[in-house]
Amino acid sequence: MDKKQIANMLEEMAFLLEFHGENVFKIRAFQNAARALGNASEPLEVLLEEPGRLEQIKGIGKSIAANIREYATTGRCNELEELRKKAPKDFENLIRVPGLGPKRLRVLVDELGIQTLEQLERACRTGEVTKLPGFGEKTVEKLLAGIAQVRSFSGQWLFPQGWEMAIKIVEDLKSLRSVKRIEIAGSLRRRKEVVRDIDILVATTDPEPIAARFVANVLVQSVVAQGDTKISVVLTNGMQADLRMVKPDAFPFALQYFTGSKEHNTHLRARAKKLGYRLNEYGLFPEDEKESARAEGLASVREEEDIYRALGLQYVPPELREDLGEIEAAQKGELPTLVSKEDYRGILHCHTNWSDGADTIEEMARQARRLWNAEYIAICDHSQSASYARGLDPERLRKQLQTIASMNKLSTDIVVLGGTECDILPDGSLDFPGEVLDQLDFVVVSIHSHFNMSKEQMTQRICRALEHPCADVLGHVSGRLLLMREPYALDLDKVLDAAARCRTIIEINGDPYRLDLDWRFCRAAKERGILFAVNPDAHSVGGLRNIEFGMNVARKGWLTRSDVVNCLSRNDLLTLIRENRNFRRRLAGRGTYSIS
DNA sequence: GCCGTTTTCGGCCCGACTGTTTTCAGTCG
Repeated sequence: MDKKQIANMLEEMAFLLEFHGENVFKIRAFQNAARALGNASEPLEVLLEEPGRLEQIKGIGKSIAANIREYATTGRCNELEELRKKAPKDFENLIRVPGLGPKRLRVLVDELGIQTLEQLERACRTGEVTKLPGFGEKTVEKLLAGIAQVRSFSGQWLFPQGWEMAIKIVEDLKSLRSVKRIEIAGSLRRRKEVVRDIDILVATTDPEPIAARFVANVLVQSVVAQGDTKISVVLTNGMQADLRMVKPDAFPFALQYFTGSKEHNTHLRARAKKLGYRLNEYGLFPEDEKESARAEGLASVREEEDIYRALGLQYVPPELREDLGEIEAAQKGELPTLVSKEDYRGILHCHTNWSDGADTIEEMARQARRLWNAEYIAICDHSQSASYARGLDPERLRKQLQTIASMNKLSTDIVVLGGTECDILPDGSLDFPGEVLDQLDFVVVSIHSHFNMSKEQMTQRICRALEHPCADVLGHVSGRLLLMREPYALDLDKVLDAAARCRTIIEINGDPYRLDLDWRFCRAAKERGILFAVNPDAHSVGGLRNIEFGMNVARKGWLTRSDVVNCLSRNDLLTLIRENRNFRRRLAGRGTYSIS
């Protein structure tokens, strides 16, 4: 049980309370508590251990704390169970339909007896729904699209959800003596942002105790299939996990094979065939078995690297194995040296308790130094229009800058940069006047409202914002929330062209729900000469972990150290920002933009 | 249900959009 699960439970209670017509402020209390818990920096165990520690969190009182304790210790919550009893059967899926809130769901349940997604879909198609007051043609259209979306997202998990589970299983198996080697394979190893299952590969000559330990894991809910070399289970969170056991000799081949992608492997096997080999999960075999010289060469395969070498290729890091040109590049020796954690020097784009973050500037800075050995951290709280996030007006921003300045005088450990995540307003202007932005070290501009503009309007809006001299970085470009919300309509090519023209840095937002810019578009941006900022968008010290997820995207996007501005020293970064601003001022001087 | 306090009740963020209305409710961020 972790904080996220408990926060989800509280959110569900809020929704159910609203569904049952409870007091709006009680509902809000549960929503606030969910957010407060999610933002709390201490791990759940600490919060539960000390008596009264939970209640110290602002937004969590006696009653909700009791609910949390009950749920965390027993996995159930009486009050929640009571609320669920009176809710439709397929409640969990129904509430995920965009555009369907508690009030409309109430009407659908009362008037049509809707209990499941299927019943809702049928009622939409037969026209029953349009007869209800408040429901029209458009609503039904939206509901049908929403149902399709819920279905397409089910059975998929965000990278960290899969990774956490996989790590726990690996840790559990690692201690067994019969486990010679163990690796997470599949899409997790390729660091895909969304995964469907977990693949774990073990090298062993003694599979039985490993199999027994695997199926006995507390995370395993049921066993789907169990053979000598492969076991499939469903985990408590509904995710499928496959364990494969191979002989130690076959391990590198199996690891390569089960890492995929399928497309990469198909391409690789074709190459092997051309060279007179047959490649599969058990080995690389000469087509002509009698060719002893070749066979001897293969005896030296101990690692995946050796397989690629045997095929005349550079080693292809798992992140690149999507058959998007990596095999051709590896053949020419032109694979990039991917950016790595060790290259990372400074953190840009973090929130604090000045806006919607949970922790103080000091705490964020301290942890940035401790966890990432960062030389600098840019605090970028929300701007004034973001009222839902307690955005700062110019006066509070001025005070925050003063606070930062006095902090920097005291500490030489890490330098805190003053910044903002400034809203891009509907007309493409920025949420602070130019003279305010000018005083900041670092400005991220992002869209947080008015998502439903036409593709042309949205493209124009962003392109205009990029021309502002102080628009250093474009934040979460597409606005998508993985498995939750589609990106807004946007002509990405035009936006990238504008970013290249204006020397705007593009953010790779490391929030696991965003991972935006998508790695699939990184190369197109890089080819235009665009630089990237890999940012955590952390709303608490725990959120600093997002850097890791952002780096996964950068690596999947073929980026090197020189593509990522976080790898610059503080001086070089600030010089770059200054030069880019001057460049845009000269553009503005030519009449394309005037500072408002 | 939570918070704060001139401390045990009164207030709790709010604007925009959408689709449905004929002045507004529901949803979202």
